[in-house]
Formats: sequence, structure tokens, C-alpha cells
Amino acid sequence: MKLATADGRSRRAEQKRSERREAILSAAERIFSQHGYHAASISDVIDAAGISRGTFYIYFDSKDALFLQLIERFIGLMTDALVVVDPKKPEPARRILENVQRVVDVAFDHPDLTMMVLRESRGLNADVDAKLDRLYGFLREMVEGALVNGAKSGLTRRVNEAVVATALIGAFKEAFLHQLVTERTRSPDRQTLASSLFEFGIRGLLVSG
Amino acid sequence: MKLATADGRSRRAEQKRSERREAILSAAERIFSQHGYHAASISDVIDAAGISRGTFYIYFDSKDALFLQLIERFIGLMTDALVVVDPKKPEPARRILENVQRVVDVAFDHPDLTMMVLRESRGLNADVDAKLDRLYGFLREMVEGALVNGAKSGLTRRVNEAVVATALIGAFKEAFLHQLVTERTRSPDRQTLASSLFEFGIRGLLVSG
Amino acid sequence: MKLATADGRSRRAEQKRSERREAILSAAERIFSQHGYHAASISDVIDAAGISRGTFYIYFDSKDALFLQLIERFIGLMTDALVVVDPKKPEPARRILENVQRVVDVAFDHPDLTMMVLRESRGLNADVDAKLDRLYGFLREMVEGALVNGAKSGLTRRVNEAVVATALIGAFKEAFLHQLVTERTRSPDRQTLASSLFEFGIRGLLVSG
Amino acid sequence: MKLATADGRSRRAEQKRSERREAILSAAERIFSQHGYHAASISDVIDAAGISRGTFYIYFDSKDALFLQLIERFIGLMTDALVVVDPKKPEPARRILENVQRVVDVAFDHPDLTMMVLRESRGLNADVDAKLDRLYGFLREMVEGALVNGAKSGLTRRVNEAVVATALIGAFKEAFLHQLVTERTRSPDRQTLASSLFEFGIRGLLVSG
DNA sequence: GATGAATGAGGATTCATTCAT
DNA sequence: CATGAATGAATCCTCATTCAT
Repeated sequence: MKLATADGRSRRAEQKRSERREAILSAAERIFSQHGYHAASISDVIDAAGISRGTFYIYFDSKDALFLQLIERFIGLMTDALVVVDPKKPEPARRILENVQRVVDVAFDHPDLTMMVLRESRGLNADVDAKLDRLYGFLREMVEGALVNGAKSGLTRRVNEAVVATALIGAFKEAFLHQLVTERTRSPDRQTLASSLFEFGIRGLLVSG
Repeated sequence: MKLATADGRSRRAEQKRSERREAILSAAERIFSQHGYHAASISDVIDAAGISRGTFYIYFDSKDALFLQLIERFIGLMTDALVVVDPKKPEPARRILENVQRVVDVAFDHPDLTMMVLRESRGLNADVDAKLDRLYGFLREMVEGALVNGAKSGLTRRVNEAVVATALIGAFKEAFLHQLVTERTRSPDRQTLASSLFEFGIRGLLVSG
Repeated sequence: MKLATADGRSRRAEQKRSERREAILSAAERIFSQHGYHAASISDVIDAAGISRGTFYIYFDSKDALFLQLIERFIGLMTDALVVVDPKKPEPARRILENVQRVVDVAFDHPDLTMMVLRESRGLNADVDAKLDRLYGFLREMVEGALVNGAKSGLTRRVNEAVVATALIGAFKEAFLHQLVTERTRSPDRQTLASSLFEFGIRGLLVSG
Repeated sequence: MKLATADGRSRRAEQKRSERREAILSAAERIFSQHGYHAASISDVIDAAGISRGTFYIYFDSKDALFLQLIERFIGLMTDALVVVDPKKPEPARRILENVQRVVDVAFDHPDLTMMVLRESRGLNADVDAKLDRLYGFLREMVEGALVNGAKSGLTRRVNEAVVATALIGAFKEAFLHQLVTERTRSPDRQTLASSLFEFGIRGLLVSG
């Protein structure tokens, strides 16, 4: 009985905890994306989240830890969105387009988080740097692999895979950043953006247009 | 005689002034590129420049003014490097390659300055924002114009010019950033980088490979 | 119950806040009166108040805001002390004497605050200037009105009211300043000061001694 | 011959020195009266005087020394303006009026200097304090003496001489300050001011108007 | 757990004064 | 003598973090 009660209580408590945590993260996403890491203060975040100063430090160890958490969230979303394309399976180009579409979805569904990540790059914190390095390393290897496979199978032209992989990542980053900064009305919808990027990035590399 | 002496003296003084100013700018370039605008303190800059606290403020009005100066320097270098390509003149692709080579040269010749600009994006200061907006606007229009002209003359495929222009700029930014972060030995030389970027960006868009 | 506790807690907190604020104001009164606005540093104030650097800025927005607060306090005390004398009511001279006594009381009861105000005059801060201008304007008008009324009713001699009003205010200011600077033992008590000033300022102006 | 030349040269040099010194003092008068001691910077003074930073320190040891110099100048002017009134000589009241007129002349002829002295009072510097204390002590004694003599000879009423002397000084100070702050057009001319102050200060104290 | 007052290291900037030229 | 670049102590203020209630 007691246990059950305790369980129920703790479950409710657990949920409230989790909701609060989420509220802070969500507020921080907005604040960081608007002002950038340094210009955003903990005061901004707690005001936006509607909590007190002390409470923040119950949920997060530090400003850095909060930021890292958001970075990890973004990395998770991106990692989930991307499926490594097996060149032996049919229609690899279609798989790649689907990847592009899912990545564009992440940017459109989480504009603040995406902007936050794209605004600040390296140098804020060693942990963040390491995580982002791993993400970008993963992305580069993925793209590079696709390029190598494409060339092997005669689908794509030979290029400097390392450079082109990096360039492609940059192309997406800038497209997203510009998309998120520009007012909605004057910028393409997600479908157009995805296909335009795919066209540009992939079609251009095909041996035969 | 007196005038000559005075002239000589003031000329020497003028030169020393200008050297100091340059020394501060150069130190700041390094510091800002390493730590980013906010994390870099005036103390870091004056230590690196080997001057005293007060001396800094003789040469620059504020931290913001110093940063703006460097931004302007970068913008000047980029603007000088780029020549608008006239589609009626012969060999437009070659003119574009030359632009790419000169832009790559800027990144290689001014690695700290370039990294500084690529690290921080918008939001530090209204003046800086305005200047960068103008630079990127100029770049986008330039690339977009080239794409439109290319399509008109039947040289390149039709694409969403706005998106592709932005993506191309991002491609260069990321390539430079990666280049500057990675150790020299493992990264391509400027010739390779330039031609790889050109190949990727332009060849891919040609109607016939 | 919960509310009551919370209430009690917040009431105590509220009181402590208010006490601290008062402690800072009181320390600042002393510091400003001793060194003057410019020569007094925030460090001096926080040392005297026994608080930390940051704490000061919880209670006051800036050094200026603190000073303004004290100025307002003084203005409030003076304004409360003075009752406009209605010439139609009986014994106007007595009402004036009572005003003088109350003003002297303010100076004796708040020596630091009074000295602070008398030391610094205009030019520290636009807000302060405006407030003081209004105070002195009010004082001048009050005295001038009394002089005009006195002359009308034939009680006092005709004088240049504007000049004499200003002069009378200066007479009080200097008397207070001198009083507060001189050691207690060698200076008159408040009763003597009040009646001497009254005698000088008012009796002298009466038509018949 | 040589000596004569040297003499001529040094005399000219001496004169130039003295002119420069005067230019600095004159500029400082203006600057100090406008901004007050603390808010006025050496930069302001040298800009107004049209000299270089280093030159200033050839002519004055420090900012304090400059200010002290001006204070001394003011004290000299005031001291010269005032003639101790011998009660045995005829027409003492007229001698007093002449004193008042000469003091008013000092204020009108040296508005910046006068305002400078009246704005800042004590606490800037020990030397300045001492000099001003001596001046005010002299003034108080002079007025007090006159009051005592006046009472002795039956000319004036008996008052608290110490308080009234201080009050009279304050009356003049405030009248001057107000005069110098207010625009010329709306304020009395020197004749009116002098007679109004005399009327107020002295006539009021006479046994028979 | 929640609160918010308190802390103090650190940051940008100013300015009187010095001194090599 | 004149100059003005250089100095660095001192000032105001911010903000991430702690901790008693």
C-alpha cells in the first residue's frame, strides 16, 4: 500500500520533474537561438521558463551543461533522421533524397534548436566541441562514403570526396540558417528546399544529368 | 631644416603608430579567431599585442570598434577578390574559377581573420550585422546572377537560384572552416581546394559534364 | 497553513530586504556627504554597508540611481516640513517660524543627507538636476509669495522679491552647511539656530522692528 | 651685448610663458565652472587651451594644483574687493554698500571663476579646503565684526552675530549662483543686485529703517 | 524540492600623470 | 621647451553560481 502510494507520488513527482526540465530546455532553445550562447544569460532562461534562479541549478549543473544537453538533443534528432544508404540496395538516390527530406524536417520542426547549433560553432566548451566534432565527423564520413560508393558504381563523377563532403554539409547548414533567419513568407517550403538541395547536391554530381 | 626634421619625426611617429595599430589588429585577429568575440577579453588582446590597457583605447574606441575594423578588413579582402563575371565576355567559367582561386587565397593568406568571421555569425553588434548582411547579400546576388545567366545561355541547368546561391556560399564557408581547423598536413593545398570546390559547385551544374 | 507560513516567511524576507536597502542608503548618505558624489566610489559604499559588490546592484540600478534616491528622500523631508502660509489666517509670522523650525529639524536630524545635498550642486545627473531645480523652484516661489503677501498686507517692507527669496534660501543653506561642518560643541543648538535665522530673515524685513 | 640679447630673448620667453599659463587658467576656469572639478578632465582643459598634454604639466604640477591656483585667484579678487569698515570713520553704511558693489562686480566680471568656486565646496583637496576655510573665516569675521560694531554703536539690532554672518555670506553666494545660472535677460543687472542685497542684508538689520 | 538573496571574480572603459623624442 | 604616445590603477557594472530558509 505504502509503496503503491509512494510509487504514485513519485511517479507524479517524476513527471513534474520531467516537465520542468523540458520547459527549461524549451525556453533555453529559444533564448540561445535568439541571443547566442554568451549573450544569453541564465536570467533570460529562467525568466522565459518561469522558474527561479535556484531551481535552474537543481535541473542543470551549469549553463554549459544546459547547452550541451541541447546540443545532444540536436545531434540525436539528426542522427535519427539519417539512414546510412546501402549501395547494394535498390534506388540509392531515393534513399538519399529521403535522408535530405528528413534532415530538412528537423530544421523546420526545430527551428530554434537548429539555429542555435548553426549560430555558434566551435570553442564554447570542450564537451560541446567533442560532440559536434563527432556529429560532423559522422556526417562527413556518411557523405564521403556515399560519394565513394557512387563513384565506384559509376553513378557519380569522381571528386575530391573529403572536400565535397564538407562542402555539402556547409551547403545544408547555410541553406537552413538562411531559411530560419529569413521571414517565412519569402522563403521556400520544406518540400522545395529539400528537392532544391537534393538537385543541387546530388544531381549535379551524377554522371548523366 | 626645422620643418624637415619635424616632418621626419612625425613621419616616423606616424609609421610607429600605424605599426602598433597593425600589431593590435593582428593580435586581435588571432585572439578572436581562437576564442570568439565574447570569450575573448581586451586583456587577452593587449597581452597578445604586448601593450598596456590604456594604450589599446588610444587606438580603438571599444572592443566593438576593434571587431568591426577586422570585419571590414575581411569584407574588403573578399570584395577585392571577386570580379563580377560578364556572361558576354569569353570563357565565363574560367573567370569564375579565378574568383574561386582568389577567394581561397584570402582564406589561406588570412586564416585567423577568416576563421574569426566564420565562427561568429550575426548578433554581436548592429554595425557588424549590417556589414555582414551587405557582404552576404552581395555574394548571394553575385552567385544568383551567375546562375541565372548560366541558365539563360544554356550553359547550366535550371535550379532554384536563391537556394543554390545560399548553398554554394555555405559550401565555401564550411570548406574554409574545416580547412582552417584541420592541421595543415592532412588538408588539401589551396590549388586542390580551389579546383575541388569549383568542380563541385560549377561543373555539377553544367548541362553536359 | 501553508499560506500563513509562506506569508510569514515572505514578510520576514521583505523586512530584511527593506532593512538592507535602508542600510545601504544610510551608508551612502554618510559616504556621499563625506567625499562628494564623484570621489565616493561604490566600493566605499559597499564597504560601509558591509555588503558585497553584487548585492549593491540588487538593490540599486546604478550609482546614479542611489544618489537620486537620496536626493528624493531629502526633497521629501523638506517638502513635508514646509507648510504654505496663508496670509489670511492669523499669526502668519508664527507659521513661518514653525516652518523654519521644522526645516532646521530636518538639517539636525539628517545631517549627512543635508550635507550631501548642500555639497553637490548641479551637473551630476540630469534627473537629479531636474529634481533639485523643482525643489528650489518651489522654495523660491514659496518665499517670494510670502514676501509679496507680506508687502501687500503692509507687514513687510518692499524688496526685490526674487533676489531676496534666493538670498534667504542661500542664508539657510550656508547656515546649515556651516553648522554641520563645525563641531557640535562650538555651534548653536537647533532652537537658537532657528530663532536666529528667523530673526535675521523675517524680523529684518518687518516694517516696524 | 650678448647679455642684452639673452635678456631680450628670455624676456620674450618669459612673456610667452606667462601668456600660456594665463591661457590655461582661463580655459580651466571655463571648463571647471561648466563641468565641475571631477567631471572636468585634463583633456578638456588642454583642448580648450589649445596646448598639448605634456605642456600642461610643464605649467602645473597636477590637476589639483591648477584648481588651487584658480581658487587663489578668486580669493585674491575677493580679498581685494573688501575693505574693512572702520566704525569710527564717517558713513559706515556707505562703506559697506561699496563693499557689496565691489563683490558683485567680481561675480559679474569673473562669472566662470565665481561659479566654479560656488559649485564645488569642500572636500576636493586639503589645500583647497584650507584656503577656502581661511577665506570664509575672514569673511565671517569681517561681517561679524561689522555686526558687533553696529550693535555697539546702536546702529543695528542685536542678533546672533555668528549665525547671521554665516547666513549673510550664504545669501550672497546663492544670489550669485542663481544669477550666473539664469540667463542674463531674466536676471537683474549688477546695480540692482547690489542694492537689493544691501537693502535685504543691511537695512533689515538697522534699528530704524 | 523550490526559492531568491548574496556573492565576487572578471569585464570594459577612463584618466591623471610620465617620459622619450 | 613642447609634444603626445604610453601607462596602469581605479571605476562602474554583470552574471554564473551558491546556500540558508
